[in-house]
Parts: sequence; structure tokens; C-alpha cells
Amino acid sequence: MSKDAARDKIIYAAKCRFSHFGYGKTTMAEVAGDCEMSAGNLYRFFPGKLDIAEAIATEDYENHLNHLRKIAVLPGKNGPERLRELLFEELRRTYHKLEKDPRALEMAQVISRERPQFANWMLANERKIIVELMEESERRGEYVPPGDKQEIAEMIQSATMKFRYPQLWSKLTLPKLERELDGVLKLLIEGLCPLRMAAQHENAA
Amino acid sequence: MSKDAARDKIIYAAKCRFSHFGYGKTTMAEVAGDCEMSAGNLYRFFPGKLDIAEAIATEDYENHLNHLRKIAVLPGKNGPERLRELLFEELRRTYHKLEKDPRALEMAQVISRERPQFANWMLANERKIIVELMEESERRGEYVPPGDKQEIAEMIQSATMKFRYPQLWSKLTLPKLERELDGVLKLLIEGLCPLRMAAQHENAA
DNA sequence: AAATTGAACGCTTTGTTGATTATTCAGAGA
DNA sequence: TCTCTGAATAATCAACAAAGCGTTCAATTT
Repeated sequence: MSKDAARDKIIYAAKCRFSHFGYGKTTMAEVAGDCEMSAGNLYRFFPGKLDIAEAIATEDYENHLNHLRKIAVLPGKNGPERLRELLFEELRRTYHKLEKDPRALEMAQVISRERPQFANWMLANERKIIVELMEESERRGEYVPPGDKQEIAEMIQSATMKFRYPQLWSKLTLPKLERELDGVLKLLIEGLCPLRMAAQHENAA
Repeated sequence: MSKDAARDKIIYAAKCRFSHFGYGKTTMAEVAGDCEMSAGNLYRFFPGKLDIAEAIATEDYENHLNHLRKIAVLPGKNGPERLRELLFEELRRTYHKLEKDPRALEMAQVISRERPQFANWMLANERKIIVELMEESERRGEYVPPGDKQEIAEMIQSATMKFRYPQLWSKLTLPKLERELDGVLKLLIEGLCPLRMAAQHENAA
């Protein structure tokens, strides 16, 4: 069996175990048994148990990222609308994922505790999408706030932090969270488009 | 001794103990001993140990609130500037308080875990100040965003959540946090004043 | 030589026990 | 009657032992 095939087999077995019994209640010996190999042999393919979890999370997250990338270039929508869709999709996905599946919550907690880098990596990926979204808006001649886009994206993420892993910080329900995110975005977006406002104001005058 | 005097005495003794040895390492018997009474008697004045901690936190926080109220009407500053001062003061105070004093961190953690209501109460108090700040700005003829001020204040708090108990959510240093808060506020404030921008734009044209 | 195993190691978790502590309350004292 | 005490109670915590698990590596198989 090729190295890649073995890795995939391990990831598949671990994914089954983790989602059935949880990360903590799954042993390396069990995963190895499912792959018809010894526990020790797993370490030829992964540095450790956490790295298997990380590989699973990465795979899952890449799918999500692709989904977000599509939203960021949704036809028939302008920049602010796309940003709104992006952040709402993010909120809904993580909410549902962590809400209905306690195993997913456990894995999220373990990974973000033991591998803080991972959360940074996710943030950086999404920031990149936001930057591209702004660049695309600029290309289409829409108003885009002046200044370093990277930095603006960072601030957007800071301001919407509360909605990224909602259930880690509050016990609010999804509808309440959506209302709040809506309000925050209204402030942010109008802030991001002062000239559009100005133009409307001029037209009215 | 009057009931109130006894309460004050208990609060004082507990404050000394808590800040010297921490909440967990202080026993009710010790606090009672400092007050020259029995442990059981403490329960005539407070429902429990946590309520003593809450009383101390409340007293301390009321001072802080008064300080914030002054900032919210700082002369020679307009609404956005006052809001900025308010939020920066909030960030600096909590950062320093929790940074240099592990006892304060312990008490903050205990109270916010066992008495989640308390954090809500603090948020509501600060929200009230923000609303008053906006009303004052309106009275002075400044631009104030349309809509329910209560709700706007809520959104401002959502967007600046990351800076409220900074060390519970990230390991960022104060300078980095200040830079981020500055960036977020730039977005928010410009969003809160589209007509001011519009006016500038018109003047330039 | 390369791949794989499984026993051995040390760390973390779990279970258990005993002691400490918050809280209660019957009764003593004012 | 009202205040207060201190012993009784129940919950929590700390310390320790045992078990389980992730990880390593010398030995074995391919």
C-alpha cells in the first residue's frame, strides 16, 4: 500500500471513530486495528494523534473554504452584499456544526487548545478571501475604503469575532446571533462605504 | 453593630484576604475571625461566599463606572472621540487589572463562571453610558446615526467584544490590542458618521 | 534494506480516600 | 425575641495509587 493510501485509510478510520465515540475515547490502538496495523506503525504516517485530528479538520475546512470562495464572487451581488453572505455563512456553518454534534465541539476545543496556530491559519485563509473580495470590488469600479486591505480585513475579523465560534463565548441562539451580526454589519458596511452614502446625499440635494 | 456596618466590615476583611491569598485560599472561618465573629454568623449578612466576592466586585466596578461616566461627557471632545476614549479606557483598565494581579484574574473567572448574570449587568451599565453619550451628542447638534440608540450601543459592544476581557480570548499584548481597537473603531466611527463624511466630500467638491 | 511489530516507558487520566471547607441549624446567651 | 455560636452535615478539594494510553524503539519479518 502506498504511503498516501495508508494515510487516507488512517484518516478515514479515525474520522469514523472520532465522530462515533469522540476524540478522547478513541485510542490509537483502535484506529490501528481498523487499519489492520499496529499502533506503533501509525507513527510512520503521522507524528501523533493530534495530527490525525488536524488532518481531518483540515480536510473538512478546505471544503468549507471552497464554499466560501464561491460566495465571495457570487454574481449579481456587490461587495458589501458578498461580505455579508460570507460572514453569515461562516456563522451558520460553525453554529450548526458545533450545535448538533458534541464530537465536533470536542475536536474543535482540543485542536484550538493544543494547536493555537490552527485557528490563526483559518483566520488567515478567510482574511485572504476578504482581501480578494475587496480587490474584485475595486476591479468592478465599486467604492472600496482606502488603506491597506490586509489590515481592513483584519479589523473586520476583529469586529465579528463574537460570531466565529459563537458557542464558546455565549449561549445565544442562532436567531439572536443573526440579528446581532446583522446589526454589526450594518454599522461596518456603512462605515466601509462613506462615499456611496455621500453620493446618495449629493443626489438627494 | 448595625447590619450595614457588619456588612462593610465583612467586605473589608474579605477584600484583604482575597487580594492577599486569593479567593480559593481564603476560608469563611478566616474572614469571620477577622471580623471577630463565627463563620456561621456570616450567613446572616451574605447568602454565601460568592456573594461576598460579588459585593466586592460590585463596589470596585461602581468606581470604574463613575470614571467612565466622566469620560463620556469629557469637555472639548465630540461624540466619536468620547466613544473612543471610553472604549480605550475600558481596554486599558481591564488589561492592567488582570495582567498584574493574578488574584483579580481568579476572582473575575470565578464570578463570570458562577454568576454569568454579573457580566450581563456590567454590559448593560456600559451600554447605558454609550446611549447617554449619543443622546448628549444629539443634543449638541452633532450627527448621530438614525435608529434605536439602545440597539446601536449593543452592536458597538458586539463589535468590540474582543477588547473587553482581552486575556480570556487571546495572548495579545496591550499595544497590539490598542492598534486593533483603533482599527476597529476607525471602521465603526466612520460608519457611524456617514453624513459628516458626506459633508466633507461636498466641501471638497 | 525497508516495513512492521509489540513490549517498554513515561505521561496523563481516573478512581479512591481522607481532610478541608462551605453551609445549616438547634440551642445558648443577650 | 433577637442575636449569635459551634457542632453537625454535606459538598468540595488534595493527595495518592492504579490503570490506561500515546509514544518510542529494539527486535522481527518481509
